[in-house]
Amino acid sequence: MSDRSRPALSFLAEMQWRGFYQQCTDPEALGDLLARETVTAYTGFDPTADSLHIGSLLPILGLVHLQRHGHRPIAIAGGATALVGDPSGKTELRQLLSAEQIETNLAGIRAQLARFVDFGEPGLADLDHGPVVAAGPGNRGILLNNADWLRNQNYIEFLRDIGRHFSVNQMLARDSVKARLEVGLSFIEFNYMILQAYDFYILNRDHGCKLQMGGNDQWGNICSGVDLCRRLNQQEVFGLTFPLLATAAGEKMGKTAAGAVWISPQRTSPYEFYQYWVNVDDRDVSRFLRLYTLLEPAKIEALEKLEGADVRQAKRELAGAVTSLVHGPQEAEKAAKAAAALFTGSGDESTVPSSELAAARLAGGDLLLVDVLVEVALCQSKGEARRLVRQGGVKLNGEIVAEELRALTAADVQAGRIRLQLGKKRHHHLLVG
RNA sequence: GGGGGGGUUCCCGAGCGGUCAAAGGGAACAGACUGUAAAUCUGUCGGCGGACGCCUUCGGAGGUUCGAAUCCUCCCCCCCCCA
Repeated sequence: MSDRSRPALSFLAEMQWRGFYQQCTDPEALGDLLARETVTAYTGFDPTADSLHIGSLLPILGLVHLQRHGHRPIAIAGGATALVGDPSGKTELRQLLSAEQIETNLAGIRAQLARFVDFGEPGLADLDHGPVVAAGPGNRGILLNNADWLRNQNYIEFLRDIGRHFSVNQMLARDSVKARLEVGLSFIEFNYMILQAYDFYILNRDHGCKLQMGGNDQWGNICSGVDLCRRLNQQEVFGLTFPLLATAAGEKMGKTAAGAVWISPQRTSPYEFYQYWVNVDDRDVSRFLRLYTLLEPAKIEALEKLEGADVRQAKRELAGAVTSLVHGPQEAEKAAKAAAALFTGSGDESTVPSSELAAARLAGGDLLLVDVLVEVALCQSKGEARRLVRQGGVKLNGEIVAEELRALTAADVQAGRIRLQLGKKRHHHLLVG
């Protein structure tokens, strides 16, 4: 499904059409530049966890689109800046991460980025599907760690060479800082902006990078970088930001009962990932199709015309496309089949989330359903499990469980499995063996 | 360094010696209605036990008291004002 052909719209036009465009330091000049030459652009990712979550999908896809349009993406894994902690968009002091933790995180994130952007480094990750874009020699991506140029900075030199170009007055006026003046902002965080600006300066100097993209909360940091490049390199460079997304319900993207929606299949299974997108609010479908899939505009516009219950069709397309981007077409297919089996009663149940259960444990008649629900992590506590049963929210092989202390027995096994259902949406099978 | 105000259950936020597992709101979960949507209504929402029961929670450590989230002591952290 990946779209490897050169798109019809210009990069900026497509970004606008897809809803990636929030603001730009100079749209006209940037448009001219993009039309004239292969532009190198970068986006930074902070290794605050060992996996990216779908909040990072937008900037990642920003790089993907860039590369699709023949330009050259740079992804920075912020090994140094993560040590400092970006105050932007944060309401309180972020927990400082240890250097070891960051190293671990870096490895995970680099591999994930390579799934999307073609860095021309096949050995980088064990991909079961390649990067979604294929680049030519002119626009292979570059993956860098800003620790390489930040870690060994000499404080005094840095202050004299770089720090003197920053006006505290201006820094205080930045939204990211202003928002924190009430609740507090430590000096280390206050410096983040400078480090990010310095990144841009280095990339501009050493890689000819002329554009930085990021979430709109990065606007202040990006502008600082643009200024620094002008001052130190006498270069006109640009900044482009993406909107900060909330769902139609006003929720931050990617939050579910189970927590964040991660890109790593270990953290969020492809099935759960698919479910997240199928369950999206009607009002979000159109936006999400444009933002999170590489589907052709014509295709998307057709899906947007669907109304009422037919919107589900668009949601399935959305879920399939995003899951395929992140986990590959096979996993997307499996997730779709499992969903079809569970929700429309047709198809293949073999891909429903499941766990093993030893047959011997059913023999005694003292294996309580509520204990099993906790064991397979469908419930957090027995109290919660019992509550669910009491409320009629638990089904065993399709039947509502009436007894709070229902025991599982061999008689519950049907075709080698016991089917559990919590509420309307959560399904789990026990494979008895 | 001085003065003032704070740290409460996932979040916000009441409580200020017993009736507090702790008001209220939000989030979340279940049920009804639906389209695996939204809105609405109902219920639930620390843990364990069938249950009127027990256990663990109100920044941390001690103490006073029959009894503390509530009082005292010390410590840690945050905010504001002054220097």
